[in-house]
Amino acid sequence: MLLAERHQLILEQLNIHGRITSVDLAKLLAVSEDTIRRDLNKLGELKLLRRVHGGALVLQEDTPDYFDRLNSPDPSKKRFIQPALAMLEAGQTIVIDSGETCRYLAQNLPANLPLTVVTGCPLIVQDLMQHPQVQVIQLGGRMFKPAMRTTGSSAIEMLKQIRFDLVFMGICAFHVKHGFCVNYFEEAEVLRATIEQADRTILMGPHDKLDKTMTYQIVPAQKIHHIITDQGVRADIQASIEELGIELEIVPNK
Amino acid sequence: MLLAERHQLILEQLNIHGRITSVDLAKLLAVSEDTIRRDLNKLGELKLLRRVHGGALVLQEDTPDYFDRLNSPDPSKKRFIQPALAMLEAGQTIVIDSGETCRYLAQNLPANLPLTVVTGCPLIVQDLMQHPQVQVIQLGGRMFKPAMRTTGSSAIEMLKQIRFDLVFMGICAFHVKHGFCVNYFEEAEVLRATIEQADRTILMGPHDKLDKTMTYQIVPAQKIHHIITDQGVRADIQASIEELGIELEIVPNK
DNA sequence: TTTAAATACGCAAAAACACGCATAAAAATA
DNA sequence: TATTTTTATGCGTGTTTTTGCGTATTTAAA
Repeated sequence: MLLAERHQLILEQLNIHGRITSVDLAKLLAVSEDTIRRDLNKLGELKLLRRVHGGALVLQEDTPDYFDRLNSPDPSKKRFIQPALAMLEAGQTIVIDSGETCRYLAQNLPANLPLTVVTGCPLIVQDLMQHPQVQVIQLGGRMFKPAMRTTGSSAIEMLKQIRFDLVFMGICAFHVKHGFCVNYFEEAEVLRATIEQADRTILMGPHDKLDKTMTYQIVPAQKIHHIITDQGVRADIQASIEELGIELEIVPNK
Repeated sequence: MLLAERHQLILEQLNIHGRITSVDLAKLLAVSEDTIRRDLNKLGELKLLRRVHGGALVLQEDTPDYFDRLNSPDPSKKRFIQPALAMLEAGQTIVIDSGETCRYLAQNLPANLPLTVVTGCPLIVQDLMQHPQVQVIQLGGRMFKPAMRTTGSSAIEMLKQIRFDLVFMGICAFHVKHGFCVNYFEEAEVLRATIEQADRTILMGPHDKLDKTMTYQIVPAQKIHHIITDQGVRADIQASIEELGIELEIVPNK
């Protein structure tokens, strides 16, 4: 086995499990622990993983606090919302999840389009209160500060009583094998309940999120119907996504 | 489990619950309490949490400006909230209703007071998301635009499952004979359900609202426990209010 | 003040690690 | 192809890190 090949396999394993120990890798790849340690140190230097005592962890993409992001909104995320807007029809009941891209979507709903919008994010509720034609349903529950959204059984109970035509969510991490993931158990529960009630689930986000995993799987990949992303998706990933029957829509990079 | 992984999980738990004990963590992560203490001390040194006897708390220094809110639009309403703040005790579960005075109350909750706050107003939810010690419960339901609050059976169902120590509301209209009133049927329903669950209901508002009626009665006057108002209450009205056993607290007119 | 819980400290065992070195494998060059 | 050069690997040795336990001390609440 070649070194580069081994590095590739290590990163793959890491992507799958989120964590990996030197001992396990040594056994799996049938090399000495020293070799594995050298590999991990090298990959750590290259910022491809987070080297820790005993093994390695996936790089925690720093999710800055929501309020930090509020102060520095990223207008480049607006490009994802045009295809989303094109799917809307009068009278639909839709979910707009929390997150920056979702908020752009909420803020740009056509003024003459009557919709029922369900959301657990108070910022989006507030944005939509200005809208003349939209009826807003606020999801109840305990507010989960890191994601600026409601979670818990109250939210889930409420979701179970509604059926949605469309659900729009941002992509935290998506992977063909390991599905749609987030980093918080509580968040995953609510998102799963939301998708369960949806005729069609649409994810929006940059292409580099399409080969990522995080700790908690929300749903397997095939439960997603539509992904809106930008240019740069690896050809093999694009192929396997489309093989699952997911519609992949690519917008120009700005 | 790797050490770094454990640190991550501790921070996650802390993020969720706001506080955490060494004993609970030791059980949850299946390691000795010594290990947990070493973890907490380390994370405390790194300023990732606040180490206290028995466990750890979330850092609260990231919101140093929580008190610099005294530049609110209508400072005259600030005078109603001081007596309200004096009633608060650590650990209580309270309702802060929608409205300008209520919002002012929410914005001025002491930063070091741990409370559970229930509200149906997204603006207040948003204000409180920056509070380091308050757990926020958002009432679900259909947003009622004129009052910027949730209404309907979802909200009422949710309310029925919680008991409140204190409920704070602004005064739309209060009358000794005709009770506490508002102009919308939907709003009255929700407010009634809220008061039903409260040990103590406190109204805040100027004295001229104390001899007013509106279309829909929420509850009869004697269901209210405490009214905070300003100078100028007619003597006979004051007498009949106090006759009903309602505590009438009068603050100086500025 | 008393008392139980939480903590700090030292110690020892186990695990993970770094380093040097000899050898094997791969790559480059003649 | 043969030979040299470079790189990668495994092993032995010594070091560092992590962890749990026993004991003494501190803390917080009754």
